[in-house]
Amino acid sequence: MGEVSIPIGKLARSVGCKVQTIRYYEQIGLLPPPTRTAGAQRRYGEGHRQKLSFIRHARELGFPLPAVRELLALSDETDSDCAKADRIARRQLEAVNRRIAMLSSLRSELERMLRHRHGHRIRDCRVIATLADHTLCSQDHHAELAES
Amino acid sequence: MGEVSIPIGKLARSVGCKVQTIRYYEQIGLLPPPTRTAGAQRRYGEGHRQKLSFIRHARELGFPLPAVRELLALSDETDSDCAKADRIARRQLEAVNRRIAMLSSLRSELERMLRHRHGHRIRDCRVIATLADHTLCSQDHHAELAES
DNA sequence: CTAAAACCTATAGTGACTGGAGCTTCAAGC
DNA sequence: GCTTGAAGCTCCAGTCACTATAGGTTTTAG
Ligand SMILES: [Zn+2]
Ligand SMILES: [Zn+2]
Ligand SMILES: [Zn+2]
Ligand SMILES: [Zn+2]
Repeated sequence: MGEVSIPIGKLARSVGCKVQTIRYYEQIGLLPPPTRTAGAQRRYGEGHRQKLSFIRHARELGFPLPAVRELLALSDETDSDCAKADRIARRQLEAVNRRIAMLSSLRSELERMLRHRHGHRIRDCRVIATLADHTLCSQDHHAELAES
Repeated sequence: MGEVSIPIGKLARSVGCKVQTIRYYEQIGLLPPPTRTAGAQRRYGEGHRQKLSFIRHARELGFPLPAVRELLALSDETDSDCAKADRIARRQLEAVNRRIAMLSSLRSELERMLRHRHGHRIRDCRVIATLADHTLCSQDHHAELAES
């Protein structure tokens, strides 16, 4: 257990996030508090680095923090059934699929808006006309912009 | 000019947004302030309804509020060249394309994580293993989740 | 020993709304 | 004209996941 005593800046660089992000994760109870020096500076061990890396990876895959929290807890119960982890991942996959579907219909609408001759005036502009009257839209993009 | 005097709730229902959203748009100077009754309740005209509908439509297409503000201003200058409107729309299309690309790579990573037999334990779970070690990722999804 | 770099806490800000408390006004039925 | 319930009002806090700043302290390399 030669705990390696990593200062926060080095830890941040090693996982590719901001120093404040690490302090924020500690504040919301996602990352356990590290030891402190006599002058109250944080010193992390290898376990912290792994947990933080796990968190950042899950965030990069778009999992919201509550899901990350669950996955992190599960990752410690190595004997449990993984059905729960799989369910969380599947839910995230569905959310990603919904967002892709949404964005695809937005894309085709934007492309349709832009498919017109240029150099004309606003009164004939299809971009402005479409925004002013959504019956000019072909697809039904009209739904909530569900965030991942 | 028989201004129709629509109360805020009816206006909200007619464009499919919340009452608070309308007040918020007024507060940030996006929607002009309406007339008020003697008791200080808002009463809108048809012009307001059109502007608000334009704003909501642009938002549904994912334009951020600063872009909506520009587009709204342009929509009043019917004689101007529409190059600027087109540029804003094209920028938005590019943002949408970036997001779709990002989400597609997230999707395939999530699908890869989930493609394993079920009924096993956490210690063998590919979902958890992948999160713990991103070298198990095939694609390079590791980038910022650029918001639209 | 000095000076710069890194660290600390606390607070506020981001975008685009959303929700609530506590009050007032409006409109319909009687 | 009166009652009553729906709808409106202002102001403020909360959402999510950070990010930035101010103003101070600690560490570390030279
Ligand atoms: Zn145009
Ligand atoms: Zn539309
Ligand atoms: Zn599994
Ligand atoms: Zn990965």
